[in-house]
Amino acid sequence: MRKGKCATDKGGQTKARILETALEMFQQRGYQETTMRAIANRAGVSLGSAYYYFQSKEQLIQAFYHRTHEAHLGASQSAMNASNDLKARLREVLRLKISTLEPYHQFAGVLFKTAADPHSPLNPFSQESDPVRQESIRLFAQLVDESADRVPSDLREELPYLLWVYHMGIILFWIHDSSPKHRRTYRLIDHTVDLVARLVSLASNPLMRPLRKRALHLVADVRDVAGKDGDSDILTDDEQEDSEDLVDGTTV
Amino acid sequence: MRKGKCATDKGGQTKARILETALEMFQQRGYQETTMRAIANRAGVSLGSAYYYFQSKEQLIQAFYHRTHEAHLGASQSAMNASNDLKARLREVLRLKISTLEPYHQFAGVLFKTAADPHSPLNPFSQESDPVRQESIRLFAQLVDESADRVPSDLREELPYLLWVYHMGIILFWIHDSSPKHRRTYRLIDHTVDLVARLVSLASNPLMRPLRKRALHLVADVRDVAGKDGDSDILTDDEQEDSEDLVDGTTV
DNA sequence: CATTTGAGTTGAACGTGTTCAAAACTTGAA
DNA sequence: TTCAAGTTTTGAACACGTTCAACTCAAATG
Repeated sequence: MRKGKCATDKGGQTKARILETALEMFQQRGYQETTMRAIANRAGVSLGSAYYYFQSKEQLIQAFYHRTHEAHLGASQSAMNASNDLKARLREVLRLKISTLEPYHQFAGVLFKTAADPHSPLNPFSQESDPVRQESIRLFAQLVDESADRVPSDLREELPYLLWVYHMGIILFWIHDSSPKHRRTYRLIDHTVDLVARLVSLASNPLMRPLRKRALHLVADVRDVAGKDGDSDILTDDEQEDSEDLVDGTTV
Repeated sequence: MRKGKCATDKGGQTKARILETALEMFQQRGYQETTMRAIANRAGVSLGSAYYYFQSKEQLIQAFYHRTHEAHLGASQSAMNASNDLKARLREVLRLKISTLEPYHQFAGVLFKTAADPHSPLNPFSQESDPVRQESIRLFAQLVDESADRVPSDLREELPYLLWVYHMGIILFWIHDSSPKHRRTYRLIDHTVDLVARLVSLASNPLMRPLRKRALHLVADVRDVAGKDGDSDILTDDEQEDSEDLVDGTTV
């Protein structure tokens, strides 16, 4: 009931078959080395058909991103229930992300090449361009919201986005990581998660409020460059006092 | 005296002409829209000639990067003499970078697309792949070294690289910045420079030593992922005591 | 049943980055 | 002047992403 009118969903099946074949071949031979013709051939369709379902070769990457995201989302849910401490959850979610992507390490690089493109929906700026990205950020929102850690509301608001960017950084590292079994990446996760947790609790300290405020305003402004051509001031020099309800600010 | 044996340096001239034409056309029509054939045509050479001097279209970007880098380097020197306070210097150097790149805002995006590619010499990991990048980092080293600010030696060692990454982040923002005269980027520079300066002095505080050490070890490890397949431990759990000569650790 | 509709399919054709073998030119020596 | 050994230049050819006008055919409509 997705698109076509027929009950057999012939189109959907063809589309799935093409995607399946593509991912398989990407995995085996890499992205550049796999031609659209080869994909079409092996999927048993014509070249034109492949383009009927996927506007471009890069769109296959997009579909891949979507698919692995869903897998990661599912895997994360159970991990989220196992613990309610932010640090432990973050660690597990990141480890799951890497292991989900594992089979595609070889060609995952192109994902970043496209993500860095200003016109790509994956790029960290320009809000809400991509539903998958939004969903991905929502995962981190869930991670933060349901955690037992006390975090001031202003930070709580931006933290999901920040964690998403952080997680992209981890993936970027992983792409370059040629150590056996990607142990360096897992170690990096352990170490940085530790650091992030410390930073969060440090930033949650009431003494840090002014600096934190300033930083968060910055983040909010950076977040959507591509969005508006606006000229709204980040922060007037006379530090404006906002009366947000501060949840808490304890621990270390 | 570059390569050819003849005194007229015909080859060098041809190469320069091609590059000139290319940059001009990139500026006018954008990168994708400018074909190698068009460049060769307008430069008055054959297609093959263009490829004789530049191995690929992307290599023209590389040459562009090289050229603007030199311009920026020159402009920075005078700015470096004007002040010896890290914050002011950093601010000026970054502003100069943006104004140097200004004419190429339209097509600078591709620079990042290539930089994100694991095999590109521009990408932040994998050390010493590109001489220009190294030189660029050296500029920040100079900026730090000659500044009056007191910075502990361990931080001083990694700071240039960190600032280089930070400056890449600013450029990434600028690429997406569609505000008039890129005022948002300049504002971002002002605000983040402020933040960076605060962070540096915060990190220089002796109380922060353990956290700083930990973070710096991380940075050093991350810095060269693509380099070695190694498995060197970042930090054993029993925090090893290194007896580095600590320059100072004052302010705030 | 005949007709219409439109999703699905096709392969030829185009544009562009890149390669390459051969031609043209330059230089220095014989 | 002639020759050899480069260096530079050339354009045809190739590969691959992408487009598109035409075709097929099953379901809906009458």
